[in-house]
Amino acid sequence: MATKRKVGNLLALAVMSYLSQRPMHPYELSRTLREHGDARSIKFNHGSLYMVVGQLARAGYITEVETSRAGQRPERTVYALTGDGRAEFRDWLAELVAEPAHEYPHFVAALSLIAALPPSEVVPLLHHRLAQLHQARAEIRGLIDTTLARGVPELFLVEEEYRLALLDAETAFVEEFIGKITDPQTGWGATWAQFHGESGAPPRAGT
Amino acid sequence: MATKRKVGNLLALAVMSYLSQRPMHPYELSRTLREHGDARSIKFNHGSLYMVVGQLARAGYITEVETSRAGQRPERTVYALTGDGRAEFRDWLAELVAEPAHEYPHFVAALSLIAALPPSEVVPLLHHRLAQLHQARAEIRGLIDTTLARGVPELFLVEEEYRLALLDAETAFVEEFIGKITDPQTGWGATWAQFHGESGAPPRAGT
DNA sequence: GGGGTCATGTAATAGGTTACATGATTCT
DNA sequence: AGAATCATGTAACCTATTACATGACCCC
Repeated sequence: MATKRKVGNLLALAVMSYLSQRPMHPYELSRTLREHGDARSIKFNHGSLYMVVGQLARAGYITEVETSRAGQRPERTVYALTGDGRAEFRDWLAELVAEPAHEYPHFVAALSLIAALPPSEVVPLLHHRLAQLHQARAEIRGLIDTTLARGVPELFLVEEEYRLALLDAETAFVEEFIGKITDPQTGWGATWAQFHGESGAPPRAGT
Repeated sequence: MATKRKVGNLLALAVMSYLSQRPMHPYELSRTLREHGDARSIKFNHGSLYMVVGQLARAGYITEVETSRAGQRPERTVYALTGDGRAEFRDWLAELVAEPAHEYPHFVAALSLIAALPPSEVVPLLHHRLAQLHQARAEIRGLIDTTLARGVPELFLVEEEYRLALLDAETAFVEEFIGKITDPQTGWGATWAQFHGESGAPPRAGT
């Protein structure tokens, strides 16, 4: 299991990745991560970065190499990746590539409880979702295109292409789901509605 | 934004869902959640349940209705959903259905950093992932089939069918990705390998 | 030259997980 | 009877997010 890593936050992986190229100080990491757009793929916030850097240092994966100062700004501690850190980085990344993790997307949770809403409410909500999915798709598509146009190799955009693939699959699923609810042949909508006391049946007084 | 909910943990949604059917005490919730298999869709652990119940009570979404005792076992506090709780439950669930959330799956993070590994290493890892994906698919398929055979309506398995759809999409994506790396026409493998100081020879599976 | 915003970090708070505790029931 | 497991909950410990602090640069 992945729970045995000394530092579990994926932000640490990005930090190690950048430090594997050259030593940096935390704020530089922060800026680089934001500018490079990594925040789209790895949850990032200012405070967590310092926390993660501290954890990595305690774990021996990175070390201070100097504390320089430029002008009169507060001094910045520069960190570098250690040998252990490099090994951990490679191993962890390899694991993430090779082993699918069991995760808990919000929509899965919603689906697991969706029977608690009446189908007459659910169908419009699903249509709303479809619209949002299309919009998200267009945004990602645009991001990919403009980035490619700037000469960035496609390899550095695979994660966005993966998102596209998932979005498309979800879109198809939602459309099919709507179909199953509304198609009078399948009967889903009918029994589901009755369960909620809808569709001509008298309002329910409790199960 | 979803951050404004007084209680943010999705486990709270499941708790409210069960309490909307009848009052229960925490341990009963715990058992019911585990038995019903909700733990597959919503991250669950014993400690968090009590925390969430406390949060819901402080927020006014649930209230103690009695503290019964059976035999000499420690007394159990029974909670019921309030009107506010019912409203919050419906509203939250509706939002989760209608609004796609930006999430951070591990594989997205891995893909965003994958260029840090040489392609000769990545290809076998991806093949390993493919095998795992197939296995996961078979397990879910089996779970669905046996549950359906027990007479549970398909509606209560939509979340697993959604998972299947995502798994299939991911499988297709990974296969295509492997193709792009190994196909000597596209050149991905070559330039990527050179970047790592490897020979430009396209890597084949099983190196 | 005073009001924003950038650069840089620490501290306070809330959230979540693991470990611990303890009486009851059941098994052998 | 002693061991194991269930039932039930609390406490200790980490993690993560928000809020706060402060000197430097930049604009008008």
